[in-house]
Amino acid sequence: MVTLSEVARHARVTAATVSNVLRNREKVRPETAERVLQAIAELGYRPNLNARALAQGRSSTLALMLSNIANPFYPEFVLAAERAARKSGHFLMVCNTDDDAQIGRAYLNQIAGTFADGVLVMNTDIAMNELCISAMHNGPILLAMWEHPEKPPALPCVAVDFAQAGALAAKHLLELGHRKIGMLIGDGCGGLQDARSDGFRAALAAGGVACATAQMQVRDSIDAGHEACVTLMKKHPQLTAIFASNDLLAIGAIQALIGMGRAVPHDVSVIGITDIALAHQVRPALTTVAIQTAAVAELSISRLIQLIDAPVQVPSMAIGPPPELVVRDSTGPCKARASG
Amino acid sequence: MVTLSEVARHARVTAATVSNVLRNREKVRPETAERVLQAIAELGYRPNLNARALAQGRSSTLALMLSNIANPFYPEFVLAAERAARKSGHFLMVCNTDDDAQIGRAYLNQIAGTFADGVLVMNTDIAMNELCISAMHNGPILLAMWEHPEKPPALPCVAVDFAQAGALAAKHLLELGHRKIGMLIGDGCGGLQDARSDGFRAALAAGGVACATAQMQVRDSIDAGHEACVTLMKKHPQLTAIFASNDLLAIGAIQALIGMGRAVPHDVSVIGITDIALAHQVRPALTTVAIQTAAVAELSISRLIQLIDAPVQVPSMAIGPPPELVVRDSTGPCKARASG
DNA sequence: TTGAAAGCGCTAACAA
DNA sequence: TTGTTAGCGCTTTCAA
Repeated sequence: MVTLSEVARHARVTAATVSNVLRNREKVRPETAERVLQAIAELGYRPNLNARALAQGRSSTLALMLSNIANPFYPEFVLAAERAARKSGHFLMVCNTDDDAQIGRAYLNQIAGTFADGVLVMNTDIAMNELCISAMHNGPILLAMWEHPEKPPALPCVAVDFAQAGALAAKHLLELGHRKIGMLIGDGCGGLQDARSDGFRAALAAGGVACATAQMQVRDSIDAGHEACVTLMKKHPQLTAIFASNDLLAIGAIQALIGMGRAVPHDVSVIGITDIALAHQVRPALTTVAIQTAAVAELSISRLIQLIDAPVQVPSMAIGPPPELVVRDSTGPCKARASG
Repeated sequence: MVTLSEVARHARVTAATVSNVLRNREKVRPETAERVLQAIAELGYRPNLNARALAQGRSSTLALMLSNIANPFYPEFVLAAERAARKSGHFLMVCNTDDDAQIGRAYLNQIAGTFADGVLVMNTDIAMNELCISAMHNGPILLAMWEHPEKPPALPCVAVDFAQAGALAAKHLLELGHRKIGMLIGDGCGGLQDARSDGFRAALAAGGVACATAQMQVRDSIDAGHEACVTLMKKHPQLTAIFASNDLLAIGAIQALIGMGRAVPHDVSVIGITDIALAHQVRPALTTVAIQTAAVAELSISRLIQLIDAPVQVPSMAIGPPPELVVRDSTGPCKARASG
């Protein structure tokens, strides 16, 4: 491995000068800089980032903790987060907790403030939330995709108005004439997605519909959505619409309905939340309430970096862009009502 | 930040002893160790991993380079890779190159051997491959999911017999009686997926079918598969089966066919390669040739670690588990032939 | 504009 | 069993 001092020797200067060429070029005479650069090129020198991190007290690495990257929602976030991190000169370390608090704790203890300059944590459940709070003194931690803008957590966060997302979904179904509505509520990878369902229920109530007829609480996956939907429809065959608190469940629900001989949206409408890429790729294409995932990721990265640079000045909560209804092919007018 | 020497002072020992407690416990007297552990707990000490990395000359970090994590194939690999890395005491840094050789080069130059102990590179195209070869002297680099076991690259790799995967797909279609077969060949994120198509073509030939009727070359995504399939079927409406070199294309193809009024598999059969999670979640569920993604990821991580520990002794190429046909609902007997 | 020197926090000989 | 010492490769004052 070629070290900085070898470069220095080769260029007949001292290590400090090489370092200056690398960092603040203006401090060194052009001819000298030229000599140094040439030495760097000749020797194929590459700075040791660990040494630099140690000397500087910062590693230019950000960590992103999430429960399970196999959930298609996360890769979209990761992609945008990694791009944003890269653009600002940071690396991104992806930490899967596998929904396991032990692993989450281990990561947080190991890397927060020692290996990563800052940590971004997604979709925390209560246990994870407390873990983060107790790990805050280790270094900056920011919660991304916080679902309750009305009640800021004890940590810096980027919030998204998921209640509003639920409300938009409800409004859409109401406008289509639906009155018998079922809910599939995901576990948000540990933390209940209750902002979404609360927002949905409240909007239904405001629209004069007392309450969704039935609800189920399930894990976030297509398969789970499928299964839950079958159960739900068996119990409540009269439902004409289903709201799912995320797109995976909604997609699973659509498949279940079709499998049971119910046409979507002709017999039953289905709406989700998030607008993952898959939503427009399935058939019928999914009507959903879009969360601007990439924008939220960028905002989260940028605020985490601010937090690292100036811990005090940054207000604790930022609100991401508002959710937006995206009407596709999985929702339609309520047949029962039209004819009844 | 609490440092090791503060702990040492607190426990009235020297830094070396604290270090020994942390690493080789047996070298220190139990009572002393007890005192040290207590000091660690009281002060909330956590080792600085950058300092450790510098002193040890290894960071316990692995980097995984891939083109675009939003492609659903990668998260499944990443999940398994991260688990395997974690189990062996390593962190995993995910590096998206966005299909951009510049970014790939930058990552490779920055982290190989300086920040990451080893680098895993997936699905390389030729440019990336050369980049890796030229970066090999920086530190261990291993190619994962190499598609040509018969021609080992100039780098250590874990190969999968994708030609065999293509052959299995061909055999399946032939056995179902198909003779008019179209191909959709993905770009493998830069590198052509030609092992798959070659294997497929060869097996067709061996089965007495001269060649697939038509083929198209497209980017790996559902949308691209959809579009390409529409074009293909317009040109060659007589096709009774479509082979896609990966599942995303196959899923897009199914949707395109259904959209064009062709029933799957009744009118046209579709088969893919990989068996991503989505394959069993779409309707009709996709027949495909499964690559054991998780197993390949584990093997890749384990060999990368071997390479780091004992660069010389590790043979250059390892072969992953053989592909397996998974029959689901997107393929069926050739109607035209049955009636013809 | 350049150099000398101290130090980031930890590890690992080696000595005691 | 514990302490002493010398780094790891880089940055960063401070002097020259």
